[in-house]
Amino acid sequence: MTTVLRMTELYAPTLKETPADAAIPSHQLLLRAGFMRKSATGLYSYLPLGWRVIHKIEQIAREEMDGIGAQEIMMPVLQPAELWHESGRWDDYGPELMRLEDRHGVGMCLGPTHEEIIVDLVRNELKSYKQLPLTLYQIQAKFRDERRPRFGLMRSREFIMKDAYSYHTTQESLEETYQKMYDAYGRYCERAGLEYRPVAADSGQIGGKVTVEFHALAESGEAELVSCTCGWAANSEIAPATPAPVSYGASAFEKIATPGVHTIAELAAFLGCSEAATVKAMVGKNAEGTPVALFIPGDYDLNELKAERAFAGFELASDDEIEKWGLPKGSIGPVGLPEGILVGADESLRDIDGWVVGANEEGFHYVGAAPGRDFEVDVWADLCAVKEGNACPQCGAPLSVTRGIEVGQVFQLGTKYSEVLNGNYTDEEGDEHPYFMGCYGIGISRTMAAIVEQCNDEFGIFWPLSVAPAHVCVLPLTVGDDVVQPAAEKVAAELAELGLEVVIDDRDERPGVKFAEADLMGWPLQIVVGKRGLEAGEYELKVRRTNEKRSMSFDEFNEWYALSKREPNTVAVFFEQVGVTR
RNA sequence: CGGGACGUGGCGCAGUUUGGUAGCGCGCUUGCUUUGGGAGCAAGAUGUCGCAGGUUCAAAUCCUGUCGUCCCGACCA
Repeated sequence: MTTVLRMTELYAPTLKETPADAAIPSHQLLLRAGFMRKSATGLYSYLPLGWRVIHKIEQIAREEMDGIGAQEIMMPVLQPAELWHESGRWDDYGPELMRLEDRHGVGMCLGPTHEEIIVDLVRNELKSYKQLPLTLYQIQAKFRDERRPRFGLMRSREFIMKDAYSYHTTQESLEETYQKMYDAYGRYCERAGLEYRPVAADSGQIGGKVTVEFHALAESGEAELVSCTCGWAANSEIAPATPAPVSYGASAFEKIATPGVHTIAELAAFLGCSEAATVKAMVGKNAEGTPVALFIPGDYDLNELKAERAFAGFELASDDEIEKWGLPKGSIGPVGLPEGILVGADESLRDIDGWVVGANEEGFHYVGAAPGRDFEVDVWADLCAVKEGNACPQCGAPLSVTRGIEVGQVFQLGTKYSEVLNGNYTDEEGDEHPYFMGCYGIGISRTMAAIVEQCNDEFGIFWPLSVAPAHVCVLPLTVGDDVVQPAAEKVAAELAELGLEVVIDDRDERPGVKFAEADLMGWPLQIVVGKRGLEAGEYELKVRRTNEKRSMSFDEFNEWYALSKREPNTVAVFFEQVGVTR
């Protein structure tokens, strides 16, 4: 039997006013409702209510992992630098890795992820094909020294993550587990009450090729997603763009004076053509520091991740660098570029024989410049950022753009880590091979924020039943009397007896305060017990998600209570009946 | 790391331009009244104005430095 939480005892200090340094709903409401407090930038303490929610979310993740045969372990947060040197990531990971030394001067770091530790954990004992496949996971705090922590739990320096790692003898076995994980992640999102979408993604720091991100759909999401009605969806970072540039006509090749023109908009206006008929220049440098000039249709933006794929280590140049290379910003073009500059151009421009481009001379542009005739392109590639309405790569229909919060990601790592870290097993023939690995992460604390982003209104939070800090809040409108409070206590006790998590607002507060705070904290169901209702022989129920109210007569309640004592499933049926369906 | 802004009781803010010894709302404590959507009246408590230097008869206010915080960008699971 669950005990009844009492508001008189609960440490959940609320804020009437929105904290000045919180910008998005989840951050504001988790602070206001007393679920957490900030300790420093990107570092938060969870208060009792927030911690209850975290536990619920963790438990969903745990059940889904256990359900597909993964085994829970716990690895250290503090890790030896030695292992990171071995994998090469001590240098590769960059300043995001929280580094420190112990008293003997031995290098350590706070784990941002656990590939190194877990390979080390198993490499001496996971030696036979007979022991594979194997999946291990943990739920634990991770540390990343984010360049710019922001939005509360959305991007913090310490956060709670579920991370799982799988080991296999073959790619097929890896794919099988990967698929199970994929399915489990979908169930996780659903059970957490999220509206979500799996999308194709870039593998970034972690490495590997096949990867999918699970995003909770939300306006405040940091990621841009593109999707199609056919089911195809991707993070816009990797989505192919399909610009439709317009030719100016190669026969018009001519250098013309364009005084005062510096931007694409000005250029198009000056010439009286569409921006799609102009070509935008973006200048950067590759890993060796060689200048790279990129050309894309004027009505599109550069996708830097794509540029990095075409030119390893690409990054945009500073104004100083551009000047140093002798390029006039605002008038850069491929015709007559200084020696030694690499030229990249967007695929879509390949068949365009009349480009409108800068003349590399302040105040002059070329029109009708033709690739192959007037200039050469070293690399043709997809370089543009995808736009709403671009063609779906799968079916050709127009793509739509939404925003998302990344709550999870699944990777097929292959043998990347097992090779460098010497994680080998022996096969039936007695030969050694590195194992195939997969890794799978869920942001537990970020999930809590994502839920609030989706489940809030002008009054506060409305938690999905599955993760709410308690299922129902009983609100006696007066306390200390011998009618209302005893009646409320009885209802609360009976509900708790049925296995519900119940909180009772037994504070000597005015009704308005109790209503406002119950709404703010987001209990899925409120049961109001007041003199008025008692006289009419009924309780009042309010479903927080919809803010719909209805009354329930004592008879109705007693009947349901009696039924529920015999048949536990009645609790679920009850919630469905009163309208708490998720 | 670049750009911008901000640090004044627990929270939200005014006061800084033009230096004169700190104020408002909420919250907190006590009393009375009130009691179905963040109550009213009264009385109280709480601040080395982020910190350190400097200028000055005098600094929340001006100057320098420093630390912290937020937003945009770059970057990142």
